[in-house]
Amino acid sequence: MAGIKDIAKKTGLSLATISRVFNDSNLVSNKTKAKVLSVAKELDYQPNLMAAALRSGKSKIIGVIVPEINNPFFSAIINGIELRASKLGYNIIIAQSHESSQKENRAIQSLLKLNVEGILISVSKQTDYLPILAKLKSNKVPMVFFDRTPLENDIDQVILDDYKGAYIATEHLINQNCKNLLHIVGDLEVSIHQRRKDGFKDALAKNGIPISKQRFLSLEMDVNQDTSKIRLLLQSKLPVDGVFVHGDETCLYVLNILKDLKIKVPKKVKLVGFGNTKFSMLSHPKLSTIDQGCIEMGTYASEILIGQLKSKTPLPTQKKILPPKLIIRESSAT
Amino acid sequence: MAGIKDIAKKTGLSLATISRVFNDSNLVSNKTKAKVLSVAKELDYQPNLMAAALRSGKSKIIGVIVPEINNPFFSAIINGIELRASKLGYNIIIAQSHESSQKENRAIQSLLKLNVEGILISVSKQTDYLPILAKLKSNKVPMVFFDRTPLENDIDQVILDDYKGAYIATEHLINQNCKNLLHIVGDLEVSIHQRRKDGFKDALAKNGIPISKQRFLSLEMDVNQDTSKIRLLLQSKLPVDGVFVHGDETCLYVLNILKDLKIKVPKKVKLVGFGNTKFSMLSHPKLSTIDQGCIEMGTYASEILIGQLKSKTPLPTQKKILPPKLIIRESSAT
DNA sequence: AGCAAAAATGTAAACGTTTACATTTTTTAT
DNA sequence: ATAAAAAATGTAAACGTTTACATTTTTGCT
Repeated sequence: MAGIKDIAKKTGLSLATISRVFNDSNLVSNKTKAKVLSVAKELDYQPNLMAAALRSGKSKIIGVIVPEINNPFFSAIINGIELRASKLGYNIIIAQSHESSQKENRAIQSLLKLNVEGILISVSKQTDYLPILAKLKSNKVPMVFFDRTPLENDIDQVILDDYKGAYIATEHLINQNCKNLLHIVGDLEVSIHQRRKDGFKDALAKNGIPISKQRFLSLEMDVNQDTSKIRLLLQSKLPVDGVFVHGDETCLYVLNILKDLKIKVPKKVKLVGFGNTKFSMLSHPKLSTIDQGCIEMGTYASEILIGQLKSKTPLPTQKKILPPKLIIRESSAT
Repeated sequence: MAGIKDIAKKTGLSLATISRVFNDSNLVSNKTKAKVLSVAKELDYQPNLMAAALRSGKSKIIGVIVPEINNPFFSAIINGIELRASKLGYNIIIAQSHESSQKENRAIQSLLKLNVEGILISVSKQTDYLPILAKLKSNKVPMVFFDRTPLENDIDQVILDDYKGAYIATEHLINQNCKNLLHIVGDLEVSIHQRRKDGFKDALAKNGIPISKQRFLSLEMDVNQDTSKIRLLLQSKLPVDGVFVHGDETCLYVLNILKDLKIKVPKKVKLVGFGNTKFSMLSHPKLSTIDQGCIEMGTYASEILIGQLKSKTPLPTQKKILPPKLIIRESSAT
């Protein structure tokens, strides 16, 4: 495979000049640039990024760590990340944490060994992110958190305004005349679920609806257990005419349970999910839900990180909060 | 960051020995090995894979190209790939083709620039894979196709037995007493859909059911157009009591259309999808479908490729055909 | 003890770039 | 025409490993 040397030989120029053509290119005359490029094409020259990375310390690789790639939400974000990163000349390398703090650390290790220039990460459930942060800081590897972030504040991050999303979802149910709301709460170890819970609460409060423990159903994140828990509640005496569910998938479970119990949706009970994942519009009735702008989240994350990478001096902390969007479909219709 | 040099200095050994500890390790005495490892830990040494890659030509990186990462099917396969690859000491780097042959080529280019050791690829729709193959062969980069493969034969690949999957799905419908079957055909530019169509056909033939053009509905891969096309057919005079759909997602569309038309599933019409994607068990009724063993597909692909990488001499062509599994749920119950 | 074979370690070049610094060439201003 | 400034190019070392080859040390055997 042809290298910079071959071009140098063929053009009679020095290695440095050739290299500059593919980099600083404004330090080299147009004439020679053209010559070099034509010879490069002729030889089908492909720069060896590893060599470049080794010498320059710039690998043009970004590491991405997610709990599960096989989760429509994360894969959509990754889609966004890849889109923007590849446009800006970076490759992405993906690792999964499988919700394990240990695997997360291992992933970071191997990404560092590969000399990634920066890391995008959505943390696993029980992450103690402080050591991670420390390690990366000491390695001078910038990182940007997305979606699931530590609750503290001084780190680059792009998140959805989960609070607001929950708030408008809840308010929507109230506006649709629901009197007895229920919120199915996600795993509170994950920050976003806490924020969604808060949004639900505040929406009730602002609308003068009393808040009781009964209005919340927390899950154990075990499908069988959870579905029977939900079923039990829904067939109990507790009056319920509107449910805000922390995620689309669980929302579909709720929908199925309601169908089993012959409770009509949206006639008797109205439903709003969260995520606007693909399957939210494949159900019957179609789910009302909160759109999270996954692609945008990914592109912003890429942009912020690459911004840091390209800047000589460390940029001030950036925190991008994306606006949620209420998608009204059939499951909450009047 | 500590390097091999620092360890050499601290232990008084040569670079070569240190390097060997982390590689050939059987060429070095246990005593020194232990010493080196302890010093390495002390200094928190992380090998620089780029440097190693440059010198040895082994990057420990595998490139993965899929049409869309944001597709539950592909992300599940990638999951499998990552699982096995990381276990075997390889990292994966992902690129998307977005069903464009041009982007696919660009992806291959940038993977080559990154010195990936091998490539796993599921081709985009209109790929002319011959130039790809030629280029990789000339670069001596082994590749393994998965799922969507060229129809020709002499390349490593791991695929599902789509033909058989379609066959058993169809036969299942026949056994459930369906007399008037319909097959909703996927984009025939993709090899798997052709194979599924063949399976359907042959199942009819074997069971003495006459085959007519009416029994096939081809789609344009445009959601709106397609749904109305399906709707039109289903409310026409054509008697239909069983539908085999090329994929779960489309199957859910069919289910929704049937619900709209007040045609009961599975009472009046039975339905079988393909893929066993997550949302096939989130619908009501739950979808009968064909399981594709995505994870296995990914792990096998990794294994075959890494096998090639580790072998000194090129291995004979390997072709792994995974068995489909019929998952019977509510949509095809009697 | 002495010798050959085997095991362990060392030497130094190489991988394909980038880049600080040096040098040459061209442009500009007088 | 000439000096100074600017632009273009060149030189050579460096990035952190691996590895062919050379050397030293250890082991086993008589």
